[in-house]
Amino acid sequence: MNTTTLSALAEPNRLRIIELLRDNSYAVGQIADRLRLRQPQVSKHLRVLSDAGLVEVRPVAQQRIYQLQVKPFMELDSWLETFRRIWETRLDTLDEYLTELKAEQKRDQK
Amino acid sequence: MNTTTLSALAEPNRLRIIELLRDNSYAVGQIADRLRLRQPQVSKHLRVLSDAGLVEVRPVAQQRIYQLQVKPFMELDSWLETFRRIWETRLDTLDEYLTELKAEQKRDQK
DNA sequence: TCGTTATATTCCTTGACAAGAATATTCTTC
DNA sequence: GAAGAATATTCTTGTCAAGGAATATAACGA
Repeated sequence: MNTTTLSALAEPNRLRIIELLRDNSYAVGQIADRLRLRQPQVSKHLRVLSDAGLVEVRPVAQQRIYQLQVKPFMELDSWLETFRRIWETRLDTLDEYLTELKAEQKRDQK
Repeated sequence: MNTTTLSALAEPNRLRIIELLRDNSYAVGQIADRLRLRQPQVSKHLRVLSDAGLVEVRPVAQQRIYQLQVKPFMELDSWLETFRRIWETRLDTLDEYLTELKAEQKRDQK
């Protein structure tokens, strides 16, 4: 796993941007509006995310539409795969936690 | 998703520690030896990882055995789950990449 | 109790990074 | 081409975090 992806995601506002872009593609101004951030900071965060390969840009007139790039997330998923065998061997103590987590996850998706 | 987990993982040496502990539990000195780090830095990194809930300690004589805590990784996995539907809709362009990644992953596990 | 082993903590310095403010760049439309 | 809209960049400042060195703490054995 590379730390570039992780450190890009480790900043709260960037994580919010990522979670916003998970649902849709947005222009810079739209992101700033929805997350109540100033435009320059959004641009700067998008720059970091773009350098990390987490998003891609598509120019439309004066706007720049930012879209999520799935590649790094797939890589993160593959990396996590290597941990799965661990929690499969410890499921005895964590079974109820897992189900609780899934329920929580369902709630978040709404 | 919480940034505590992510920022704890975002530091290169901490990530190495995590990947070491993925295979086994180790004492502080063992970690320092295997990763060629100085003991105080290892202790400090383990402190961060411990505060983030990524590892747990078990004292054995003067040694402290550090073990991975699976909970945060399960949470990270659940969070990633919410991105899976995205790359399922974009699999057309990324299919061959996925298979290449899996092969890569298998190589890493050796 | 004392020396030894294992680990944790403190202090210091340095580098990175995030926000704010101001400005620059780019594209559109008239 | 000038004005306006949308976005990016630069500069500054403050904060935080990592490593090095030294030291403190804790547990063991003789």
